[in-house]
Amino acid sequence: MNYSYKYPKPSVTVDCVVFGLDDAQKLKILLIQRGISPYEGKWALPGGFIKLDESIEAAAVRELKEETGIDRVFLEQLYTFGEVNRDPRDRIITIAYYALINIGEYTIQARTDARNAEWFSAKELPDLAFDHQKILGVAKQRLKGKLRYQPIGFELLPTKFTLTQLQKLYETVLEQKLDKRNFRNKILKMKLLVDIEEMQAGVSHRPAKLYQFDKNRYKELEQAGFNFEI
Amino acid sequence: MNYSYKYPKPSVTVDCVVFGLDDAQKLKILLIQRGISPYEGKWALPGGFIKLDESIEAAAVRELKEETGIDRVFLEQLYTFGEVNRDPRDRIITIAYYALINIGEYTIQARTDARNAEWFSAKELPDLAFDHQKILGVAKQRLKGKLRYQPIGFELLPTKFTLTQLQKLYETVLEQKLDKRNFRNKILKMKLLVDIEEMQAGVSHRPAKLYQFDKNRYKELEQAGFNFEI
DNA sequence: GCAAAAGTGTTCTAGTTACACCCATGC
DNA sequence: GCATGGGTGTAACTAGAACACTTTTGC
Repeated sequence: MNYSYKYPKPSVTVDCVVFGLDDAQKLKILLIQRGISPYEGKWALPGGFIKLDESIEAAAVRELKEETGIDRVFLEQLYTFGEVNRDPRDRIITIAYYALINIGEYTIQARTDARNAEWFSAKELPDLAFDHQKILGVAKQRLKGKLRYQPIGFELLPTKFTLTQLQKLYETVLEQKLDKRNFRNKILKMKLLVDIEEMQAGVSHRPAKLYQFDKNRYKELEQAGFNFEI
Repeated sequence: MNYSYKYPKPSVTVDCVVFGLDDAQKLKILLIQRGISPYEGKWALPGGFIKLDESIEAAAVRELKEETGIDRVFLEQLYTFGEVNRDPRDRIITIAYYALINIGEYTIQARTDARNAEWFSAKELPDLAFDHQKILGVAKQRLKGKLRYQPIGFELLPTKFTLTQLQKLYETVLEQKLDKRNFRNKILKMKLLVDIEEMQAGVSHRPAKLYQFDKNRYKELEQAGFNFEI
């Protein structure tokens, strides 16, 4: 069956930049190896065509699930890329999203159009298909810009984390060293972290306290005019 | 002639939220009155379908020109809206842009699909077609958020302006009063305004000095790590 | 001379930065 | 007992906030 229109139309896809942190709090990006043409065998961002009966965000959620097995994560629209020749097949406009996930919670599984799915260090990326390098650049910039003014970093950590883990996350993404005491004073003064009275286990040094981010408290404070800032 | 595809495709449009300032430094938004169905006669954002041989931004520029006569302005992508039923005709995804213009430079002229084009106060808007109310809300929020951290306010003013005009612009968009002396000290300390040694004319009170924004200087400072902030 | 907006510094307060040592645990 | 990261407070500095009167012009 064919679909016929009075005017020519571009195709519309979604692509997802998935960020994660490894054990050493280094920034990682999830890529899939394309199993189909064009760019077969090349690494690319997970994504695919939008269906007519789903919203754009729903398409992003679905593609992420289909190609990597990831579900229920922080997902936000990034930017829409639509240069005329960004895809060799056809005129394709892509709406890019970025996702933040806690790597430990998932085992990544390649599925459908993806031959393979793997985490890459944000510093050592392979050659990417299409204009995905550019999309990734915009995503990194957005993450860096947003991290300081919105409490989104917690999405990259396990629900229970230490202050040092949190600090390293900030240092990694912002690409700058932070002072330990100042960082701790600042973040604790916000009253957004709850001390869950548990200790880190299995480390060969003094164990650290574990904290949780209090999302509800943040929403309350936000409504009262509070501005998160690191 | 018809265009036939193997899979169904959504249509893709661009819409533009055009901001301007009136003589009293109040925020205005440019709307067109639709000359064609659906929502014929209703007010809406200027916009239209993307052609296959133009980038998204080029489409936004073209539509703006076609429907309102506006050309060569600050234009930046806002967000992409793609709820399944946002358009009664068909599945239509729209990529929204926002533009900042100096009202005095243009005489607005309705053309092509627009029956009429008019400036509306941002506070007293008519009922809008489609989900344009929502798009406008996102645009206002973006403008408000961005104004403090990027020197984009100057796009709304004539090239030569007084410090009071600039301050009123900030007060209007940010919806808060600012202290005159603090505002002046802050903005002048940045060294981004050049005193062009001209005076305001035709006012029945002490005339103010005129300034110009130094874009090149801003780019230099930005590269050196300077962050604009009001 | 009066109305209307332009122009101009200082003090106080709050927030940010810089900085070094002892503590608890595993091996 | 030693290596490793955890945890803690204060002083100096800087940036932001509050605040009122004189000046210049047109009518």
